[in-house]
Amino acid sequence: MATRNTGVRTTLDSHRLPIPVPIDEYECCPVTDVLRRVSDKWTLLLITLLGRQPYRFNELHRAVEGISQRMLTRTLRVLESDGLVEREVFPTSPPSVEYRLTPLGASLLEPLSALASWAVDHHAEIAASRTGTGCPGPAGRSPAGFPPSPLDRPGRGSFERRTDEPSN
Amino acid sequence: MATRNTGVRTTLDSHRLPIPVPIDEYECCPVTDVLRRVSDKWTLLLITLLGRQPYRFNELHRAVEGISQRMLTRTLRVLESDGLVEREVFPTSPPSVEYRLTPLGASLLEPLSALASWAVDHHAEIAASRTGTGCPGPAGRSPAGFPPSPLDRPGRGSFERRTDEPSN
DNA sequence: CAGAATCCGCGTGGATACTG
DNA sequence: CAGTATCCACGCGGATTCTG
Repeated sequence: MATRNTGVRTTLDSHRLPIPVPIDEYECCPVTDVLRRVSDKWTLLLITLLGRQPYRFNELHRAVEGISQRMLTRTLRVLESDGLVEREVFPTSPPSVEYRLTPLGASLLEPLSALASWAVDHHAEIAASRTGTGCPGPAGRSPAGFPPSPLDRPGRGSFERRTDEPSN
Repeated sequence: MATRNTGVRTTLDSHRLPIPVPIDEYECCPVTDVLRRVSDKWTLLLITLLGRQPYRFNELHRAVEGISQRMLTRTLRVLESDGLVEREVFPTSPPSVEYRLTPLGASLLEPLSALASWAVDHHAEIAASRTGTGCPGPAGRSPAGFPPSPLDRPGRGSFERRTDEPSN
């Protein structure tokens, strides 16, 4: 896999970095910026959900289970101000607000998917290396493995290939 | 590159998510986990640097400019315990320690590159949408655009295609 | 229904000093 | 050189209350 990187290495690998890396540019780095925006607690999940269909506010609130209104509002507002999510208000009574991904936001799903695929393919190796600090859960760990990711639930035979999971 | 998403959409898009998303599984989600690990302040940069060559501790410390020893140590330790970075100690005097990416860590560069490409391609749109909260810099913003990312500095004509940047 | 406002705990990360 | 240890500021995110 690391050998067919035809045009991929150009990004993070084969170009020349200015050494020492200027801290100002690093802070302003689009990659850093995008990464930090996407990686706060709920953004990835909301983008994923909105990538499937539009949602109304409380629909999202119910769909996520664990998010507070505050965080839901905040995350959506940030996504909206970044142009990743579109907010449409229907002046009904009671009011109804619908959120959907913009084309820009939808386009983000692809590189995110690449990362998601990597995570699914390799989290077993990471968990194996990281002794004892996986995700034990509140009432003991799953004996056959870890619960599959809610963001990537294979089962339709798309690209899943578990390296462990002893075929229970 | 972004068009050959043959099996890519399956990950975050076309599979079915359990609604409501169980919070426990989301916390344990490999994708979430990987994303949060990679997105702390220095991890991405360190992975990028180590993707180019092995570094010694103080080499990294000098190469980054702005990182504290504490954070450098911590980040490297986490990367090591996750199996992404390898640490080799040479018992010389004074001691010398070399860090390098493991194959697992190197394989992470690819999906990260996909995200980096997206960021480079679209951060202009994000900045345009986000009025006034881009990255103004200490002494005013660049008139022709933003400083190019230190993590992805096109210029060798690999895949760069700016949508703005009015060719000043 | 769709928020806004307030309070607060906790984790991330910086600064500094010390060590083998 | 390659760390460790301690202290501390700030921001993320949760809980709660109130509103149009």
